[in-house]
Amino acid sequence: MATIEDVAKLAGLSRSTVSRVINNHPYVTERKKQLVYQAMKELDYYPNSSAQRLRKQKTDTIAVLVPSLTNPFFPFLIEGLEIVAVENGLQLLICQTHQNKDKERNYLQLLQTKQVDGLILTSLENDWDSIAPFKESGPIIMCNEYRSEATVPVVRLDQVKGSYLGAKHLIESGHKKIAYCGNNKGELGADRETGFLAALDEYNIEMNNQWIFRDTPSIEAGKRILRTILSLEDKPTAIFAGSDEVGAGIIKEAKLQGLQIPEDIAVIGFDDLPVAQLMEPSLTTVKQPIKEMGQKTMEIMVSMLTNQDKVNEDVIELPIQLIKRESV
Amino acid sequence: MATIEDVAKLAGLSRSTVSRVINNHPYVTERKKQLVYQAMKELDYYPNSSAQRLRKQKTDTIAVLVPSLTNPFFPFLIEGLEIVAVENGLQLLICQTHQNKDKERNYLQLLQTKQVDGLILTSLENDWDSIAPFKESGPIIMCNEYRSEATVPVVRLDQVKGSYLGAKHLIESGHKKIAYCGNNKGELGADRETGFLAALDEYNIEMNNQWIFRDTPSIEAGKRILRTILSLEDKPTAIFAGSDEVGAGIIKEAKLQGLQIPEDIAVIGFDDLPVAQLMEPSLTTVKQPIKEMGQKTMEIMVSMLTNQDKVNEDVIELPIQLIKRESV
DNA sequence: AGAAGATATGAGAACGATCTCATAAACTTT
DNA sequence: AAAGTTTATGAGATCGTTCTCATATCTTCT
Repeated sequence: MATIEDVAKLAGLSRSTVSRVINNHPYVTERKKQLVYQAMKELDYYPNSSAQRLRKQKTDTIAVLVPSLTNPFFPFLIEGLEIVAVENGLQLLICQTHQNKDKERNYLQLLQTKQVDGLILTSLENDWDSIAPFKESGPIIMCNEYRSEATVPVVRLDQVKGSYLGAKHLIESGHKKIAYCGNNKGELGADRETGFLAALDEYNIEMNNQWIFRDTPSIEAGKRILRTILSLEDKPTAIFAGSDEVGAGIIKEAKLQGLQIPEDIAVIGFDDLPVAQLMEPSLTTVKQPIKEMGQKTMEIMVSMLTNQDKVNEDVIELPIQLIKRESV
Repeated sequence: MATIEDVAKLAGLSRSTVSRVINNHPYVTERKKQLVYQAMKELDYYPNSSAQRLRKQKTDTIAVLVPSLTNPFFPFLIEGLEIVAVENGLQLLICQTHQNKDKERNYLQLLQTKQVDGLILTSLENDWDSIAPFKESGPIIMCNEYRSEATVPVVRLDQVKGSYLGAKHLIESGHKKIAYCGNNKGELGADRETGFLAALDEYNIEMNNQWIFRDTPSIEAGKRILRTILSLEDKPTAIFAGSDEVGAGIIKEAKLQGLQIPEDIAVIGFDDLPVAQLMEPSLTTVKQPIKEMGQKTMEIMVSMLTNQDKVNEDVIELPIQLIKRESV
């Protein structure tokens, strides 16, 4: 492998001048510039990125921690993050935590080992207390999931409002016995539950504890939940699914069990993923502007990376809205 | 940020000894080892990864080029790759080419700039001729997509057989007028077409050129294709969809247009993604062992990284099989 | 013409680790 | 007790860049 030294020698110049050409610095005559380009081409030279990173003390890479890529929510979020990242010459290092505390902590170390310049958390397995110290090593942003104790910028949606909207829609469609599927850990999950219960409360509807499910969201979980519901003595007439994937699983299994949707049981999803409109009946859902959330997040990351002074602790909240389809 | 020098000073030892402790080298007394650990802890020291990479001349990172993460096929493939990568202390750098030649070429440069030790191609936009030179800079493997000219290890499925199986199933279900959706670029696409046509040939069935579609696979493409088919004078009675996503789009749109599946039109997918079993009717499909393909690929990468001598140019072919559901 | 400023280049010190080599002490072996 | 091995440590070179500083030339201004 050719080094900058080799290029310098072949061009009959110093390393400094070659470096200037590589980095587009001023004060290099056109003639020498050409000499350098020629030598680089002849030697098939490419700057060693580790050396550059070491010297420049930055990597132009941002770590993005996601629970899993097989949950389509996250690829869409990454889509948004990447658009703005690319615009700003940043690379993404996508890390799957698979809901594992240790993996999450290991990935946070990327910041300490200077392998990335900043880090974006889209979920959170560990306590905030154990995350906070990592802020010392570089900018951290929370996106999607959030914590009220978190002393970092947060880009999120109003989950209370989102689930409130969903629940309200179910109620206004005549349902009084509504099951709830959510996630037990995380403030996002807690807020959704709050919003859901707020809607019930507003309409003086009682909740039955047997109708609360807190599995990790997946198609399989949806199927399981539907089966459990069918086995109950007192069955709900509607289900608030925590995600479109759960909703899809519920619908599929319900039809398998011979139920009509929404007549026998109504279902409302969350996210508005492609699968929502593919289902039969198509899934009414609470739409999250996923891509926009990603873009906004990366914009903030970029500004943190440039104006280090302005320590931003804002909470950015993006709009959330109900998409009516056929399942309610 | 503390450096190894700081640790050495605090522990009253040399950099060499500290380095030995970090890298678990022999010949360090337990007592000094403890001194080092203590100093590292006190200074909150973490080795700078750029410095390590520069000195060690390796990154323990593998680039994985995928067209897009929003096509669920690739997250599943990554799942497989990651399992074996983690087992071997390797990190993945996931790169979305978005079907863009320039992006693909840029990502290949990761190899030349020594940002990664190896690279896995799961799709291919550029000609092989323009890819070949990159082999000089590190091991490259093709996985999923392939090229007969490619002089690198290839892990793939027998696509000819896969589409043959699919077409045969349609034919044996009584269909004689079968539309084909595929991808024009890439050998994978070409082989699928070959297998498809071979089945027709075997049963002496003629193909109508109007029934061939070569859009990039997506739900939207599926919908479009179905609409086009409906507008044809001579309509096929079955569709071989290039992927489950296309198949899903076709089914959805067909039902929207009031068609019965499989009575009015039969559909067969490819991949066996979760969406296949969610559809109503569930999608008969050609199952690809995606995760296994990922695992096998990374195993080969690991062996290339260790035994550099043994330049492996094998083609590994994994089994492919038909999953019968309701859409045919 | 001389001072001041802009332009152009190179030498050599960093960046933060690892690794080779030299050396010394502590054991074995004869 | 001398010679040979094994164990333990440090000095200093090295990986491949960029960046500061020194210096030299070339313009421009008074």
